[in-house]
Amino acid sequence: MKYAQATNYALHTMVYLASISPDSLVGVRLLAELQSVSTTYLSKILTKLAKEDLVSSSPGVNGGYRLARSADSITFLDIIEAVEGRQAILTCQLAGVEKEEACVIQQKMEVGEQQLKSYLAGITILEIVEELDESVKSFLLKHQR
Amino acid sequence: MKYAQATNYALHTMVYLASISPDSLVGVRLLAELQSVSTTYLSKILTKLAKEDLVSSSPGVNGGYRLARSADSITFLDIIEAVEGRQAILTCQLAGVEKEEACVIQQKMEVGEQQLKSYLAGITILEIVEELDESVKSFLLKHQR
DNA sequence: CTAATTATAGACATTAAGACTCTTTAATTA
DNA sequence: TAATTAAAGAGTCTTAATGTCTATAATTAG
Ligand code: SF4
Ligand code: SF4
Repeated sequence: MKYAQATNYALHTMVYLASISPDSLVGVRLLAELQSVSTTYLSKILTKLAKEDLVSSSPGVNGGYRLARSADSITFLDIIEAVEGRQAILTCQLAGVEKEEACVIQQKMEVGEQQLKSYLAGITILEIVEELDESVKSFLLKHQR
Repeated sequence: MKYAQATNYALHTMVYLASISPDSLVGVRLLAELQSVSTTYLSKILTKLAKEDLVSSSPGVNGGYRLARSADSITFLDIIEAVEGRQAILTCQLAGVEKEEACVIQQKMEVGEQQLKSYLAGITILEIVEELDESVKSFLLKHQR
């Protein structure tokens, strides 16, 4: 079980946005350079984040992206679901064929999935940035190749 | 985040093996028919399970598969890892480039992953079969198309 | 011993998804 | 008006998942 690379980019981008400049706009070019990924590809990921109201965008000169909400209201789960979509961890093969009453297999997996979601929903970007704060400069520099 | 279809087959197959006949051998043909999957494909999955010592196999007439260990010693995690492999949920892009000290992003994700693993390691096949026991017959019939 | 049965293995084909590029369009501002 | 930047779409490339086919090896029934 592995998240997509795009999710990785998204998480890092959000942390960058929150730590570099919580308010002012940051262009996709800088964000892409920091992660050694192409601007066009990262752009698509950011568009997904924008549609879920996690970032807001402005075109034009000096345009770019910034967090759409306060950093303490954006969680890992928000970001992951925005990129990965909201598919169940295990899809019952009988879905739709007949109501699955209370199949134990499904039940158990759903509980596990829900636990993970709850955990991820408890991690805010603010929390990440704060714990990162002392070494945020070296952190950012570290990723410049 | 979604497990492979093969994982789904594997979980169901193990439940079948444990509920139909804990001891006697069951051929792959029956197991495949129950799940409407080809015998050759399910065979590959079963080979993976065999390599992780979750099932034992016997060729020849009246051969087939059975659980390699007692049902209470086989967990969902065992089965899932046997099929999916053991890859981290999120791979740091700097892996190997330099030691990542204690990056918060990675830390948090690892904790979540570990929680899920612990949960899955707590679910035994025996537990599933027992909770399924009352309606095991209708359960099995339900999946015959 | 022989033949039927069954798992194992490998090569192969097909499909789906992920990762990424290129180009055009639209919006904004200097 | 021109430069800048995001948004959108089409298209490419790669990889992984899914599945098939065929041959081989092991086992047992007869
Ligand atoms: S056993 Fe449960 S999860 Fe599996 S096909 Fe039946 S209802 Fe669905
Ligand atoms: S921020 Fe953490 S997870 Fe991301 S690349 Fe750096 S060390 Fe790895």
